[in-house]
Amino acid sequence: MSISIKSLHITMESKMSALNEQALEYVAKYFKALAEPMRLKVLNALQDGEKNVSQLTQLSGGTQANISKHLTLLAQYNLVKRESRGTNVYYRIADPSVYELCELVCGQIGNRMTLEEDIKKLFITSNQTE
Amino acid sequence: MSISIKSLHITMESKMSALNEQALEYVAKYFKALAEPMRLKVLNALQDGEKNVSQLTQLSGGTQANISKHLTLLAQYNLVKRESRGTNVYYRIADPSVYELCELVCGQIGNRMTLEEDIKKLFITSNQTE
DNA sequence: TGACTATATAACTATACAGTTATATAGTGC
DNA sequence: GCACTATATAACTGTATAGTTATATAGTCA
Repeated sequence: MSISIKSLHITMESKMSALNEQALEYVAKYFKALAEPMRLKVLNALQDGEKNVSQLTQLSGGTQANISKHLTLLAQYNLVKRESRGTNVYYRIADPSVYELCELVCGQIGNRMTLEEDIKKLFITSNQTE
Repeated sequence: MSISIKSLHITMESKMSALNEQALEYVAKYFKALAEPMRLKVLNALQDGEKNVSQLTQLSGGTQANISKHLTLLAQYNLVKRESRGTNVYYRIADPSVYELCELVCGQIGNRMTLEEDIKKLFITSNQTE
């Protein structure tokens, strides 16, 4: 978990070429699981530890049915882990690499925003907005 | 570019919480751009350097119109850079972090596949398949 | 100029899926 | 058993978009 990005990149190139048609579809579906604002919001809400469906529903501002559907999908892709205790069901981030993924994306977007100053505001830190 | 994944993760957590509604949508769209098998195939084909639309059309097995559409989209998200020379238009990977993204995803899927042996075959290296 | 090639785009179809509403399932405590 | 709460799911609607076909645009060369 402490290998450098540079070596990761090299590892990547060899792995990437090894991906066949079916694997590409699999990878694409995985990205698709992360390609929904509401799901990102849910993952975001899970950063500081597990939460049950009710909590996530409230935090995300979605409906219970909708959040439940998203959680089911996230669990299918092993992005979150599910654990029922009593009548509640608790979800937690399954793998910290989810955050690494988001970091890379946010980093890229951050760089791009230096060229588009008006969108840069999107990344005002929570401290500044409070 | 040589900071460790561990520190990236920490950086990530602070950044992630700073993302507001609009930024989440932006990140989601970015993931969506990567969530198509054909686009991944095109990016894959660009790994060993720039190629024009005809070459990419042939390599990907898609139609010219379809590949052109995908390339336009990839360029919009700054995943590829466009450069026309004569009647040809050459595309190249805009940013190596695209590969880092894929590495993280492929790594995750790789781990998951140790649990699902039947899907593991998907990752047979190209040497083995030839 | 016109013929030829490469790329982009417009218009269309079919499919996938996010979100909604209503209902089912399952656990708890009486 | 019943009432209550939490979560999941079924059925539906609307929207977004991948892929197709046909056409437009633009560069090259005679």
